[in-house]
Amino acid sequence: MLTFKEVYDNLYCYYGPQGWWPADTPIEMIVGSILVQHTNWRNAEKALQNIKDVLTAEALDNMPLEELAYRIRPSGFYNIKAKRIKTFLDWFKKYQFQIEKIRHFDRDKLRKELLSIQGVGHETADVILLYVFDKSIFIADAYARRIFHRFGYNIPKGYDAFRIDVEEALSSSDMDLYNEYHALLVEHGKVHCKSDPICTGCPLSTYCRRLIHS
DNA sequence: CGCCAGGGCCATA
DNA sequence: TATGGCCATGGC
Repeated sequence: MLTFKEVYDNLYCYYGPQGWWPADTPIEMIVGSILVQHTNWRNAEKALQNIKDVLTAEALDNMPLEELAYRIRPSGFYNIKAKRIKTFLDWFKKYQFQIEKIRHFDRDKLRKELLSIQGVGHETADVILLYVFDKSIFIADAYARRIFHRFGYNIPKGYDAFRIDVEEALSSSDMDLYNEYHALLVEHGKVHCKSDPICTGCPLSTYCRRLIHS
């Protein structure tokens, strides 16, 4: 059985640096993390394009809910997601829409705050923590579960249990490591595990091969 | 055509 | 704690 670190090294060696997340600004990152909930990134990006001209916290805050919902339709669940973006902005407004007023918060304190926002669950909170606030955290998403399961790991049921398992095994506070790890797992999941379940050519193919579909 | 994607909330038991 | 229904578009 490979360690989590060895899995990372193999993926990094094979796919190279990913340079995530594809967002130009923090607010784009945050909105994107909501738009992509249970949604293909292609669709989330289409929605993002439709609000490209108003991608500031102030502009989105001033936009009527109905217009926002209409614009982000391609991402699906658009009524709910529009509300979630608005709810996030209500929280963000308490800090005058200033990332720098929040960045110094302790990781777990900020995580609790984010989780208290309606529509921000574990994964969305962790994506924001990692890619907006530069906190070291492992994103224990569906890809991570699926891929590690295929590699033969026993994955604990709860989101946090899984996340903490990986973090303790890595015993690292290297933000760049977590950043790359998430990106690499998504890349691996997208490129290989769907079209090519045994990951031909990938150094991890022997581990993919033995496994069961999720 | 049917299936499902980088979730999260809520109701029920 | 743990399922199940719900939200919804677009790509394959």
